Amino acid sequence: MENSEITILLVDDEPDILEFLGYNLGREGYKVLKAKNGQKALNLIKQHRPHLVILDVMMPVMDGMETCLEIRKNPDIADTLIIFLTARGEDYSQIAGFEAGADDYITKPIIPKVFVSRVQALLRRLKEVPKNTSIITLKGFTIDKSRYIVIKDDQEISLVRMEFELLLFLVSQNGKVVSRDKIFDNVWGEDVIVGDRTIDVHIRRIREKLGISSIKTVKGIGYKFWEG
Amino acid sequence: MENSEITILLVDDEPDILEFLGYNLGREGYKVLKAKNGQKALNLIKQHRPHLVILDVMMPVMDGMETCLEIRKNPDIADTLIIFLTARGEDYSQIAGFEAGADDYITKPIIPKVFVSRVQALLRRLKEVPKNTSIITLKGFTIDKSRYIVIKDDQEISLVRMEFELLLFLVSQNGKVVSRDKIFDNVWGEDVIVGDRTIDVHIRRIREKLGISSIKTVKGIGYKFWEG
DNA sequence: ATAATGGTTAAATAATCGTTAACTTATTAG
DNA sequence: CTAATAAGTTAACGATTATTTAACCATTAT
Repeated sequence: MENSEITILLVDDEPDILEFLGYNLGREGYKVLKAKNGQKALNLIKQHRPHLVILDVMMPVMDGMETCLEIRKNPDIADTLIIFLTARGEDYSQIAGFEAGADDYITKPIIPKVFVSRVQALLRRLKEVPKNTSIITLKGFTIDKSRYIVIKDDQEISLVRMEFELLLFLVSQNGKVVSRDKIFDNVWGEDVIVGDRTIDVHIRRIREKLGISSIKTVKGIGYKFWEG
Repeated sequence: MENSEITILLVDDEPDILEFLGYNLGREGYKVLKAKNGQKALNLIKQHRPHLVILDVMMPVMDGMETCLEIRKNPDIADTLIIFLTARGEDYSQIAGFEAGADDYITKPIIPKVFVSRVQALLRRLKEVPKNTSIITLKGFTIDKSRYIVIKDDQEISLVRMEFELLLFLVSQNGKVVSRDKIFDNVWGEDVIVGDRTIDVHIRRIREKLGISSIKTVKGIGYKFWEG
């Protein structure tokens, strides 16, 4: 996930702090929302579903602790990440904060770089791309085995089963020339017999979709997947 | 997940600290492992796969920072949670710590209750039952698990149970192609036997409600949830 | 009880994919 | 240069696979 896809809501009654934190997070590319009390924060959260809420503990109307509890109480938004802001040295209030369901606790005075680091540490796991075991990245394109697509210039190209399997086999030989016989044995199986033009037709269709240079012919020998 | 199922590895060269932290975490029910330097820690991590590692920054043989980098470098254990321990006031070493991939940073002197609170805050999300996100937001629409409803262009579309479950399964595979067999096993269950056209009919009804492009057919392979 | 709803089935229809055949174009050997 | 061989192209066929439709029970609701 990109930073620009991540929304952070800042909640503090002091406009200066809002401005200061917003500036620092904005510089990292995050989308930033602001609210000046817990009540307004809750409305914004329900509406915009931010990924992270940074709450000042001390606020009029509805303080940070109370806001945090409200967030955790509502199943729709309960999994929102929450960071508390508080004055230094109030160790006991930290405990209360975590018990209310905070994910982190940052003490004032705030040092921009430290602040941003903590935010990033908390968001890091959000950004992780779900593990994809089946993606092959080549020079010109990416093959996604599990989705049956090839991505070229940010374009999704879908191949049909036979094309995909043939391509996959050629790619798996990383650049080596493979004879038609080997291709037949590996893609079709030793016992299946098909005409000799069958491969050509599939190769042609792959070339049509991925570009003429994707597969190179070595006349009299076989084919190879293009490399550099 | 229960506390007793969660393993925490403590790494510090001072036996007293190890003892002190271990006692406090043990009281909460966590399983605790101990190592007196980064090198030994790495071996233990590979062997026991703890959920959280608490690393003292200052250590002989292999310091915390280096250990952290090693953990993040190894894909098998890279997702282990990491907390750094350091002396108070070194704000800038915090930044280095987070950049090395830490998830939290605790400064000495350590106050037991605060320490435990931070650990719990970090582990809280680990304990959550995975399937409790009742709302899934996709590109084109939103799925509300709790109400069996899909929202598309501000329109509430209601699917019946089977349609909903099939959709949910497809969505949960995020874009991967799933064979009919897998769909049967996961949506209907291994022992239930229904005709082969049953899936098609449900797919058809989902497409009718959510648009033809919501589910894509990969002929001969299976279906996949569309992702633009 | 009757009606409505949901899940499944069967059968008809449609689309697609893999293959083939016939033909054209390259490449190589004699 | 010509013949022979190998690969490329095209369009069409047919088998397979998917879609659609409507009807049928079994549940659940009225």
